Amino acid sequence: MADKKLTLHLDFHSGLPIYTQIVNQIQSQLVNKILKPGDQLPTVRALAQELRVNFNTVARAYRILDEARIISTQQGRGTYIIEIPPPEISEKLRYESLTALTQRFVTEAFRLGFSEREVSQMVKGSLKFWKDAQDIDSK
Amino acid sequence: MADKKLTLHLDFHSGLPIYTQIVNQIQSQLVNKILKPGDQLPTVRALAQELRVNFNTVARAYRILDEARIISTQQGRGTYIIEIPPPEISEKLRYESLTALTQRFVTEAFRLGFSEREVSQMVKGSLKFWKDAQDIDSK
DNA sequence: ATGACAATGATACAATTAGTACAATATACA
DNA sequence: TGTATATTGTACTAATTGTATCATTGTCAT
Repeated sequence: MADKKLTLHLDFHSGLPIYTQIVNQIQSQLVNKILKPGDQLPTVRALAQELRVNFNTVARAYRILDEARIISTQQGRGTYIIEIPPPEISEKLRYESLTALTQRFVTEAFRLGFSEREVSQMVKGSLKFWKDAQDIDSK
Repeated sequence: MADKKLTLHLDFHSGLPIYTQIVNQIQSQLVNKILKPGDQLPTVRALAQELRVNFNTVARAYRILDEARIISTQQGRGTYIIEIPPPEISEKLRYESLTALTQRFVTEAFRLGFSEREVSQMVKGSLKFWKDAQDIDSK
């Protein structure tokens, strides 16, 4: 996919805030298939320069879109139109995350010399502790 | 053992940093016996080239795995899945450390949105992995 | 006028990835 | 068996990205 240039038209006298106009137009382009899931949006600074506005204004628009789950902003990387991943993919990522986290934990516990039984018991207790805390919290 | 080619699938828009995805998938393959203790991983440069990322990104992933004692990186030689550590380090400590370790783990798992059941299941599986590894080791 | 609030700008910061130079080890070969 | 060279990971730094916080500006009701 050739990277299309995002083209927005701002009206500085419309009374609508700049960030709202940015939000609206990106949403509009998404609905009209001009933007597609996975597309990378310009960096906040690049778009800001092109629109002659402060990059925080663009960042604000991006944040709103991010909170609406329309885009995904990633510090240090960029922002992308959200892809609705096939459930099996996102589930795979989720599973891998937990696998990795757990494996690190168990490895460390064993390295410290604890037995399978001890680890198992401690996890059980810790989970219970957490559940209780949640119960209290939500009552 | 023939050297299998390590195959990783990166999602550049998933929101997870590249280095995290590398870490997770290597650990996942270890738990699922696709990788085994003693296996050599690709060099940072080779894997980087294949994944089309900077080799420092791979090096960062390897460093995290190294610090978790999952792999052993050796300058000038390569990186290897760690052999089951000898249990002499054991005997040293007590429950405080396990408690702290476990609570960090459980807290993080919940923060990532995993359920009590999921965590419990994953720990069970991971413990089994270790037991199997130990059995093989002591045969 | 003025006080409140919303919009925008300025500045400093943090996270991720890339660039460059280097050190440790292995290998080839005289 | 030395020694040059290639290979491998490391350290440090820079560049690019979004984030957080506060200051400034502008508008509008009172």
